[in-house]
Amino acid sequence: MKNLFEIPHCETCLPRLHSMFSVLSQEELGKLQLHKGCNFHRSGQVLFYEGDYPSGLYCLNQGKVKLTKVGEAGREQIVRLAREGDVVGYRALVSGTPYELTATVLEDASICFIPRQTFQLLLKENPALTAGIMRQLTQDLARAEQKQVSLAQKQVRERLAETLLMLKEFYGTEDDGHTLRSRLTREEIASYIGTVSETVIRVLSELAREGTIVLEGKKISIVNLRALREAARIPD
Amino acid sequence: MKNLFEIPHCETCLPRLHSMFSVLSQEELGKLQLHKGCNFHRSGQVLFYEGDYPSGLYCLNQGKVKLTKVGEAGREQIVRLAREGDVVGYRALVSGTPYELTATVLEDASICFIPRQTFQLLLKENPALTAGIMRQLTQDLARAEQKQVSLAQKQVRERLAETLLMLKEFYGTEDDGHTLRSRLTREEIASYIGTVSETVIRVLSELAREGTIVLEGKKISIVNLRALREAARIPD
DNA sequence: CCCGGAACCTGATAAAAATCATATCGGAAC
DNA sequence: GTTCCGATATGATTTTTATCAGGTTCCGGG
Repeated sequence: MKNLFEIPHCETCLPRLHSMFSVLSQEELGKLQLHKGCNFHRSGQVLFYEGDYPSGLYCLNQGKVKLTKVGEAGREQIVRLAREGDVVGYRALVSGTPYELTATVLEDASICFIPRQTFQLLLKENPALTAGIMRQLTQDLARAEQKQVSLAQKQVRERLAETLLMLKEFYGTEDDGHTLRSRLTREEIASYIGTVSETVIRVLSELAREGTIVLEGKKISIVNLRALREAARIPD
Repeated sequence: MKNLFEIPHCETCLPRLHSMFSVLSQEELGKLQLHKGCNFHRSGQVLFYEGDYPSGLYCLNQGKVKLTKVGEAGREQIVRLAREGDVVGYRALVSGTPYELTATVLEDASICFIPRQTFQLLLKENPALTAGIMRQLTQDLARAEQKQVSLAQKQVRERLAETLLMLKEFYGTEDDGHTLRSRLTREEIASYIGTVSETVIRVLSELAREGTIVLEGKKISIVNLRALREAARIPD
């Protein structure tokens, strides 16, 4: 498989434009290109484990990644998701602490690895990169706090509706415009919203009975966006 | 009241030593001293509201502050607490976005205000300050993610036990070594752990019946730390 | 094509937590 | 000291969610 795989070039990497690396100069991109590695990853592969010490960071060129944490009881909690253009593992690098989360590839993916030294060199050369990292950190923090409120105050039905809307934004839809491209299992959705798979299945069935969504196999289609927004209690 | 109040000096501010401002030089501290304001705040006063645009940041010299967010249903969620030495409102300043949280004074407090311009000047002059902010951001993020897992996976009893341990650390105890200095109402504790006051009261009674804590009026004493740790499911 | 395991689904039941109702306590204001 | 109101406490009930126990369907590998 690997030999069929073309290493993407940073200079022409479209996803990069939305990341913290959008501020790099041509020269700096060249340096990056020289020192980075890029690998094809199969679904299920783990980029790093919670508790590991970081040796670099990961740039998602293609594919999705889930970031999880293991609770006291041993259950996996999906803290957030990352997609093309997102950078994961940068936080442990800038804080000098072990990874807080485990990163697992969700679908076949092409992911670049930037060694710590290269990253720290760029950081020293380009102060704008620091600003980009801070922007990313503040955004991650705002989202984490928003999710805290949701977990603390909303019931499962509302959180699930909210999550379906997020998945539409995150994965996009098929050409029909309403079938989610998400391949998350019910178990994974449950892990994201803080419940068990049976409850997710039940509430999905409920939403389907009400005509808000349509279930076909694992596929979920959002056919009544307004009703789903209402179920999520998200103000227009 | 205000006329009785002595403005603290940054140079001799003990709480500062643990904050992101620990890296400032004598000269920079002088600048800070010159441009900052300092006020005495009564319990209940609001430093800023979620959605406001920031005009500066707040340095807690004395007293505690709760940082809250209002949920869809209008209920207040305590996202985190801040105490002497903590800096609040810095995030909106570095991200250039409105405040995500509302900051409310919990007990009579002395709080310094550093205007945006002064902060940005210091930021430009001293790169080490940037590193301090990042450290703070990564720490806040790690805590927010930890709390996410707790809210998603633990039951009320465990979260309450966890919170009592946090309150012991955060507020400290009376001279007896086990009575919490916290003045939080049951309602506020509920808002912190994501439940309602009745449930907090019930579980507190339960813990008291079991001999883990002692309730005397609003006061809470932790008399069996080991049992409380166990109830929180926190590994030694 | 068939097989097997994982994912999905449904029902019954139990547990957890919210809600509603009411009573008492405690501390601040007078 | 008395009054009064918010905070604390407890009970009864309902709602929400987890757990357990069975099915069925889907899908990849032989």
